[in-house]
Amino acid sequence: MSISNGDDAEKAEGPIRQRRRAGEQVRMTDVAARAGVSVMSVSRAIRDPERVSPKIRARVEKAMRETGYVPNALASSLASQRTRIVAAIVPFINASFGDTIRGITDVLHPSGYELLIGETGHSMQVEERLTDAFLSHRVDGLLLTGHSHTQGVRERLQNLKVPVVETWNLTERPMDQIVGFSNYEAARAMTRYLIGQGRRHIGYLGGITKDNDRATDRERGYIDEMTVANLPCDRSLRSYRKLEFRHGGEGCEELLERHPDIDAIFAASDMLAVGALFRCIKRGIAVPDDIAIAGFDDSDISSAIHPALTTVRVPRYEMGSRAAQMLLQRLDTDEETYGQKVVDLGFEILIRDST
Amino acid sequence: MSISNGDDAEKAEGPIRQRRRAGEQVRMTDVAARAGVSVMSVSRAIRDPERVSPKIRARVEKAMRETGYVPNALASSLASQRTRIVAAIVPFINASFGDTIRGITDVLHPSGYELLIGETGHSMQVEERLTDAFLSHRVDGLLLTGHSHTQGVRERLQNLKVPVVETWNLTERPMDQIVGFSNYEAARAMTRYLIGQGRRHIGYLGGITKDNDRATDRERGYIDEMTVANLPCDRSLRSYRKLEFRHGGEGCEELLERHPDIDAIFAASDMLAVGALFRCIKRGIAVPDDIAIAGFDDSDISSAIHPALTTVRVPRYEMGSRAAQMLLQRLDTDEETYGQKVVDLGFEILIRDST
DNA sequence: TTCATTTCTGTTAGCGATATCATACGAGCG
DNA sequence: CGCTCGTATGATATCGCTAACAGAAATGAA
Repeated sequence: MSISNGDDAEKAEGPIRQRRRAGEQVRMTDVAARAGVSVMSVSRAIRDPERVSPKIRARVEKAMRETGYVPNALASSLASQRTRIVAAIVPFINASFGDTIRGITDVLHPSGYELLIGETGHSMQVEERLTDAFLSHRVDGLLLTGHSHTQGVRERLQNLKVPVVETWNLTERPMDQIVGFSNYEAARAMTRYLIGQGRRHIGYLGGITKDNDRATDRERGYIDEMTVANLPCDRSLRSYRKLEFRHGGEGCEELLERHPDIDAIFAASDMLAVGALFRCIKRGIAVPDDIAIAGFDDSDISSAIHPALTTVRVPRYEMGSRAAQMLLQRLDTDEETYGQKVVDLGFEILIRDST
Repeated sequence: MSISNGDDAEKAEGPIRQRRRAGEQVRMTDVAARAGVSVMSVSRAIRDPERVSPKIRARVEKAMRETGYVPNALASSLASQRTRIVAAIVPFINASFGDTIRGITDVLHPSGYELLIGETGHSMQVEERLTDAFLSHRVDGLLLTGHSHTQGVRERLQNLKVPVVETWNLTERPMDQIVGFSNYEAARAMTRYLIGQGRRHIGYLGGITKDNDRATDRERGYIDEMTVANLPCDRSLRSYRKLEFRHGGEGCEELLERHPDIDAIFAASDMLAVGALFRCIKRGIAVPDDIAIAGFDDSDISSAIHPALTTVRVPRYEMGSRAAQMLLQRLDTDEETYGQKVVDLGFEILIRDST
């Protein structure tokens, strides 16, 4: 027993004062009062209807409808220590990653998870900022693009033991789990194919490799295969550009200027390939007769243009859906399987008319 | 003064039991203890460093670093009644809406807001589901695409008084505020231009109009202008497709089959226009000599192809940034300006080589 | 020096849910 | 009929933080 400040009578009457203009926010307590049951029954009726009697369930549902109750996910998350939110960090919001995101949400939504999306603009610094923000919001899991991250990101994720799935590439030492395809092998395969077609002077039109393991691996693939075949692939045969159509044209010009005798261009993205292809057409260079052009991604456009583009099909959608599945499996069961797991979804060389 | 229950000694010792494996989660209390200050000082040092003395600030920062503290945004939001999260709902995650999203985040991030993105796949039903989920997470504001929404969405947003900005179109009666351009006027302007070029038999290749006010308004624009000019524009001259390249080709075939004498195609999206253009080229139809083709959106690709596409430039990025600004202005000041406001960002007809 | 102001810091009571434990209630059984 | 046991419901103590107020310290004026 002890002496305390305050006046019980006043307390018993309810909150001493209303903080802020509390608004018309309907709380679970209100629903419970209206239904004549306890808050816990309301809580249970919402999250696990099987665990309350049909009678209570009906009354709660009625009360919810009448009051226009909107559950407060913040309070729920704080109390239950899980948010049912997953975050995905992608370099860029475009059609390609749009497919992956669709794969993710198609799996997440039916299980009642929301997706928080972050865009890095290909900067690991931004990725770190986004990661911090997402961790602050206590996301249950994180989906990252690629396997190159700042030390800060690695440490924080490892310390907090947040389940992570990396996507869009492979590595033998993922942070946690990874699902994707080998950008390196895909690039080698395409290069090998071009060489097999009798092309000898193959230029490479790649993405900026800074902070981008996919771009780096594709370039390595090209270089290694060319080297094995004893063909030239020095710096002058390679052009690095942002993945937009117009830069494909510019890169194409650059390569042609330095090597007028080039007989093939391998672009590490369909955007660049299409840009290059149109530039060739505009300049009267025949594709594939004078120059073969190959892309990467199998974007929608690659099969629509004329000549149709030879490219690499990558499992854009599947990487998203599979990654989400892998995450959910660990979130919904509580296996403590924080461990390395590598899933290779493969790729496919699509030979069309441009090579 | 009054007598109260409870045993102070026991209370003082801390929580009676530890719920769950509470993990290694560092709380603000821990930081406070380590820094030898109260939690409020820590809270203030984090959110408003100016309001604490440099001495305390330094000690708190040190303690935070040493403990690896990650603030809990959930608890913060619950207590402060604001999440600093804004949600955006778009029909599709692609390059176009990617630009808008970039506009949004470029404004939001510097102000410390996060963005939650939802994709409807052009279904108002899905939009409603997403809205509910976002409201559950107590987002501070909502950005919607277009002005057609289900009754349920309208009611809930109006009731909860969540600030909303609609984008990508205009209407005189927005739910709350709207920023965009007139899809109707843009379509009329382009149709007028084609007619001015001497085209008389103009086909329309549009998006699916169900649940899509932008598509509907563009079609209306085409029809009204054709009608005013006394030119045919009946159903047989119109084809509706999903906005993907290959459907542009299919739609083109359909129109050509029904009207072999067509002399122009106005596509309500660059995707469709490009698909149609390639199909014409493949079939040996000269563009623009035999058929003029115009698009809508000024996508990246429209200027890269050959012939370059005549199209409508729309303020994709600006709609996002402006919408975000309008939202922030109301969130950061607490003006109760829940009211109609319409911002017209305009459009521009870009005449290139395809017409 | 004294008192009124202005900072700065601490105490306390929620924010709106859920986990946990306690209790009530039937059903089944000897 | 009494007792055990399983299930449905309720009471209560958090979850981690911030708003509001109170008290302490510092500053300035008289």
